[in-house]
Amino acid sequence: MTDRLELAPGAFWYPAAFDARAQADLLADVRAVLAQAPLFTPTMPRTGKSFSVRMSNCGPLGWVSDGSGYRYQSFHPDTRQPWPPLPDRLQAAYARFGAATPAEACLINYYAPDARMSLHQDRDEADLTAPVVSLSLGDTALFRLGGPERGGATQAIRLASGDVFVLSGPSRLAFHGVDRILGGSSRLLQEGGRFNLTLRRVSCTG
DNA sequence: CAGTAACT
DNA sequence: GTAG
Repeated sequence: MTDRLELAPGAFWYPAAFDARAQADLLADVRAVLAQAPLFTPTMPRTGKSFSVRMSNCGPLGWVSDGSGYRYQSFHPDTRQPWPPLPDRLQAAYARFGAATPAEACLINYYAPDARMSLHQDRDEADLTAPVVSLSLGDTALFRLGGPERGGATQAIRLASGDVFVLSGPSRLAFHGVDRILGGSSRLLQEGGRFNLTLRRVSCTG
């Protein structure tokens, strides 16, 4: 196992968990998913404002946001097609970094160099006991980790390509976000920017 | 409030 | 400019 840093109880950072070859393999999986399920632009439930991050999903369920709210659903909001299957190596990564039950969703977030994600909790899953495992590919992100309450102390972490971050146990509902992307910090993506893959259990019956 | 911007 |  690679280095593991526990930044808060249940919040684990694994710097350089995936080497360059493994990152290229993961990226190939992402490209294949996106060929079937293109990136879409989510919007905020109340205001209709667009996210700066674009998204897609693979697995039986995918996270979406639109005028109706945040939810998991089985199909792409634009194409109405089912999400592509969750690739084996992503499922393996979910198990390797602590999950006891299979992932049902892999949310693919694409951050262009000017994209951000404000501080939030991942709380749309029925099963809040299973970890959320996140993989970074491409440009380094300035990630911000808070605690279980909005307004609590936060810390900034640089998540580089190949790093893994896990929110589990007492940190499963920790607030987190992306302050900014360091444009040009990686050459993994020819188009620049960053992919973040978050593997999740959604339903309780596993 | 998974948004953005303003303001210190 | 960055932190919050």
